[in-house]
Amino acid sequence: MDILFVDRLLQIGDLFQRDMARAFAGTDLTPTRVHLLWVLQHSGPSTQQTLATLCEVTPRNITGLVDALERSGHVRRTPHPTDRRAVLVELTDDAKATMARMQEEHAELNASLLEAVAPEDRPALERGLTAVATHLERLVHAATNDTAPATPTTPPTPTAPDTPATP
Amino acid sequence: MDILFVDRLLQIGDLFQRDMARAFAGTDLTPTRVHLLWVLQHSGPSTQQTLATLCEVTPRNITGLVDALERSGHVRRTPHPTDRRAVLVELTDDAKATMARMQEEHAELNASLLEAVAPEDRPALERGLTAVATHLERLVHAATNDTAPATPTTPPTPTAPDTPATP
DNA sequence: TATTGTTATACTCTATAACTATA
DNA sequence: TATAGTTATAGAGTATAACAATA
Repeated sequence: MDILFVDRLLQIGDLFQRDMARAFAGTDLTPTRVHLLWVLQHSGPSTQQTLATLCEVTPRNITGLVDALERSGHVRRTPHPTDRRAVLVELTDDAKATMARMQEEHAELNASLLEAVAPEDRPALERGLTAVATHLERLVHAATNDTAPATPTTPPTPTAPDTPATP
Repeated sequence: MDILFVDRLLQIGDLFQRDMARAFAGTDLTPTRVHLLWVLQHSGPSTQQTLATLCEVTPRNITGLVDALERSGHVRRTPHPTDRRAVLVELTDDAKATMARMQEEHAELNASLLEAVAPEDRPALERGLTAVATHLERLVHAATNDTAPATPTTPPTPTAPDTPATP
């Protein structure tokens, strides 16, 4: 084998990010904003506090994202029926259609990726990835919560090193 | 199976990012800066133009990153021996040591992840991931270069949808 | 004239802290 | 008093465009 196992995983993560960035280029959408739309699609109309929790960002950040998505016509702020401090953020009909399409394409991507793998390798692949995810989750959790000695580290996208310099 | 194959891959990518963010929290380092250090470690002293190409960002961006890394003592700007317009950016001794340690830990992480997978599943896992990476690379390339009809899309971290809202 | 790096400007994502309006 | 959302401020990453010094 030529490439480290962990580097292959990092490479795949990187390719996903490129694919996303490319898909939204030229629109008002960004990966972060689409993430919020995605959350909204699954949670239904929600307060900004709820969205902040689900997206794991600060409420202040949600304000900005919702501002942008409201300007671009993807979401709407409506008054909360019982709490006059709060607002409900909800998808517009256009955005609902967009997200439904996106979810379909997501399923298609899933199918096309699976097809790229030899059928007899698929079970082991799924088992292996599950094991890796579990292991990683334990690592991150251990380091984050348990005030552990912070075992470093994963270098960001260490892909393609051996390119020569130009000095 | 409960979770989509593609979602498992996205989840793993997300966990890697969390691990990184956590590892550098509280230092002057960030994932982007470490990426630049990583590139420097493999390319050796390089001009900022070269770094811009290798990191796939604009030269202007490299100026800012090198400024920050120079302030924190990780890199040094030295005059280019033959071209007085250019500078060579190189790692300080401290940073060299840091990066060597990071590379070791990277190898250790690779080993610990492999150990988490049943030995009989490893060959299929590696074959499967290679196939997935190849497929993804073709998708991204096709869409990026060949002015293709831009097949969308991968939603960003669609993990954990079924959390109820708070309206 | 073309290239290297920088200044100038701007936008997105992110965070903390202080403030307003409501519970 | 506590909560929901906002304003104010700040820093990181990113980009384009204009400009300097040098090839």
